[in-house]
Amino acid sequence: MSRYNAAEIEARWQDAWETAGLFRAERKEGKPKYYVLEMFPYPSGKLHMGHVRNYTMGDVIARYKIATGHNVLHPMGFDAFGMPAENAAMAIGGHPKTWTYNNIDDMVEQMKPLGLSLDWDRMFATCDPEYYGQQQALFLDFLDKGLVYRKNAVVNWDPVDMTVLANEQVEGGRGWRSGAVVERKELTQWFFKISDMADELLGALDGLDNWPAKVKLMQANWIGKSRGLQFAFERVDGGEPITVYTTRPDTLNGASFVGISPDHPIAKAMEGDAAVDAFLAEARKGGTTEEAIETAEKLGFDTGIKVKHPLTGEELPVWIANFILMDYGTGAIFGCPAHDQRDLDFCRKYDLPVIDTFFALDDDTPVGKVAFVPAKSEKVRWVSHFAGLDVATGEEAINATIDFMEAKGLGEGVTKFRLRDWGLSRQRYWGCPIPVVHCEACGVVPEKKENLPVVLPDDVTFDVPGNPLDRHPTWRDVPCPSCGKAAKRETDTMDTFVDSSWYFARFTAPRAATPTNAAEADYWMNVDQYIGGVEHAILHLLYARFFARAMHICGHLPESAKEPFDALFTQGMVTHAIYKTEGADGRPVYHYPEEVTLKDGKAVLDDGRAVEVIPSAKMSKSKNNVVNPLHIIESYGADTARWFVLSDSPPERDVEWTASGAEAAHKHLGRVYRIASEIDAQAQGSEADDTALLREMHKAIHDVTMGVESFGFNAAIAKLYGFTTTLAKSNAGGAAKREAARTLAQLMCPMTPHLAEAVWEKLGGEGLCALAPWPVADAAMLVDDEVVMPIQINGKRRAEISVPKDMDKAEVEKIALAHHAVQKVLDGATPKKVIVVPGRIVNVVA
RNA sequence: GCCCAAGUGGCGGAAUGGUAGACGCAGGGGAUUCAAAAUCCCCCGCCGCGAGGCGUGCCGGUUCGAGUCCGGCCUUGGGUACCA
Repeated sequence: MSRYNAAEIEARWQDAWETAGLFRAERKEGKPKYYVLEMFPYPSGKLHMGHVRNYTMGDVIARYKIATGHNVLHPMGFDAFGMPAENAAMAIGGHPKTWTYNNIDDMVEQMKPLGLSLDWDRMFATCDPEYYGQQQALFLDFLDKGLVYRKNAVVNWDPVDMTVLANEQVEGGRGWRSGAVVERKELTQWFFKISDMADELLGALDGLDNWPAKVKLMQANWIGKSRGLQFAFERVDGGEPITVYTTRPDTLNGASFVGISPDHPIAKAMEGDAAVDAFLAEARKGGTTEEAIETAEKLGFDTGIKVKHPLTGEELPVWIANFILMDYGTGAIFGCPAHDQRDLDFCRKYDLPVIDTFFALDDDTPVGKVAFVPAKSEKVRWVSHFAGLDVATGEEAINATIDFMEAKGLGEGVTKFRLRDWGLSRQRYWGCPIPVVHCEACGVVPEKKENLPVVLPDDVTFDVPGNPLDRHPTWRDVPCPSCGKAAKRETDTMDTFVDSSWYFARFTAPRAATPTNAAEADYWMNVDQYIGGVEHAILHLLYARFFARAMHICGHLPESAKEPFDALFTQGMVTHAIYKTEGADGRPVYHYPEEVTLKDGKAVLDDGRAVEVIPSAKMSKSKNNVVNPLHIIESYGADTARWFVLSDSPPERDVEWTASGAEAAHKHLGRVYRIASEIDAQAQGSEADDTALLREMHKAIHDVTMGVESFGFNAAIAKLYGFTTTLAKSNAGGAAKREAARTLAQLMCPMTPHLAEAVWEKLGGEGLCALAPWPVADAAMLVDDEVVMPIQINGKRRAEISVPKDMDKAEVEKIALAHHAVQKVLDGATPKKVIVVPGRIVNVVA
């Protein structure tokens, strides 16, 4: 008897696939193509369980599609620009480029043993000049089509280090290195005009039938289409009227102040006045995140300016308020405290009036500390509505108000979107250089395409804060591409989201001399199945959808690829506890799980120091709470790791990584190997036993196929456990058992491809298991002749009966009512109602 | 704050509105063995001696029937536009 030796089997079959060139993708006519893609990794250097889970899922799909006769493209690359490389350079010295490419090499080494069906020939990293040079070409094309422009926008500014900080580098409103209170500062930056496509991006969500509803909902809310009223308040002092936008114009009678953003032109015009400057400085403290702004203490400053209410003529004060965003609407609002909690808090704080404009139908208590904000679809009673409404829903009132204001020529109904343009400028080194030159004479001049790629210089240091490109004269100072006079290169680089917004298209022709190749893109696009973490539900996926449209406009993708991902699956995250201690400088130090041991329920380091355990959270490189899957592969083999990550949890759910279970997975694979090895081909079995086994085989084919197609991998694996047990216990003959075991190998092949090949070969399967046509379930074999039907009495299960599967309802009802448990409860009475669901259940209502 | 999810035994989880707990882990018992490893078999939600009762985060609703649908909460997680 031979034993299951994973290391030997896996090396052998990986060689066999490599030799056969099984996963090299080429355009082929006559076979349907299938493009499966997992979100490519950031090269942190350590493969973690989340990666294994993600790529194994993609691999199951890819291998299943190969077995069902598809020409499959399954590529892999690296999202290689970004902050961690610069952080590493600052922390441990060295160069981001060296660090990144070393990590890529390490990760490829860690991925290859998994036996993934990847076309490694197509691999690239976004920090390859060949890739980002094409990205620069795309940028120039977008510029040409008016899809990119410059404007001012705020960034997190560290006033001590004098650098821009990423949101992640702001901790509790302070810079992570300097500890200084962060300020919001305006800079001129590049933007993609994604807002022009807001309506289209929203509308097209409807067509994405194979996307999770929750992702579409999140994107729809993010784009945030709303219809509201735009109108102007006349200033009492005769100055420029203040235009406001509101989605609740029906509450106009409840207005008690006009609020403007600290970045509003009126606020800016008041700069210079000491009190105003002091307030603006205060209002600009803190980070730029929506969360920071929304949860910050509400601050206001009375400008002294008065405006006239357009309907009542009443005078309202104009306040600068820190919670009003210049980016949304017009940067000015009217405050209606009775029906908006934020406005109410503000008015209570600054002692402004609160005016109820409507009440609940059955309650007319004036607003106190809690604003009355009913759903727009709810009917309310109006105190006095200028359009003459009494009882009406918010929606009706909004429409009536817009009509009323339009008729009077006081304002107009306007549709606005929450979605803002995508700021792509980053004041950092390790990113794709923005290919433009700033010339005093010519202004902003695009770099010539023949000069691309604009390559990052290698001779940079990270010993002082700030962007090294800013202080690199030989790279920065260049002649103007237009007039030839001395000029300066743009030293900002692109957001790394740009890199990941078109890599899927580049995979179709990764070495092309243009961003894409039309024939290849036509053939391979779209991505048939995209798989990745749900944390990318909004930004990455929205940006990629925008990019596909923009690339189509510039002729780089066909019309049909405007929605680049036909089907999307968002897997849950792999979470793990975070282990934290404090460094000598008081900053937190995060430890890898393998550095920590649990002793008497307490976590300690090797040197005995106690570690603070923070509850499970997304595995993250900045928190070091990642688990190295390599030791599972080393001790049990890749198939065990693959089987294990698929078996334990539904793929869309978060999974907390634990060590137990890998052992069990390995045992099971050994069992399959042994069962297959021990089948006696000559053994005779009864026809009944053969049929029983083959019936179970067809049920397994059916259930596993359904499971694979619907991402129910854990359920498919549970079925395979059951089928393995059935096979082990079966008294069927050798021929039937060999057929069943070969089918088992095929069904397991997407998940445990190496073991499947070994078993397949042992049982005389023809060629490679990976290429064997996927088995098809025989519908006739799926139904049993007898079914067990539970009997409920008043919805509670009391008994069960076994009846032929197609017995008619009346007959079933008769047998059920005759059952002694039913007789006992009925006690001679007639039941009120009997419900028979054929093949399912009987419910007697007594 | 706002948007989106999730919550079922000791644990991971299963369940087209139709027998709640499939399958696996852990645990308990047994077989095999000189012994062990490996393997195989049985038990395993809670309360109760039992009959039986109670059970899918909490409260309410729809239904012959709710883990599943609806309303309201609670908790946890993700996103919140410069982490990727």
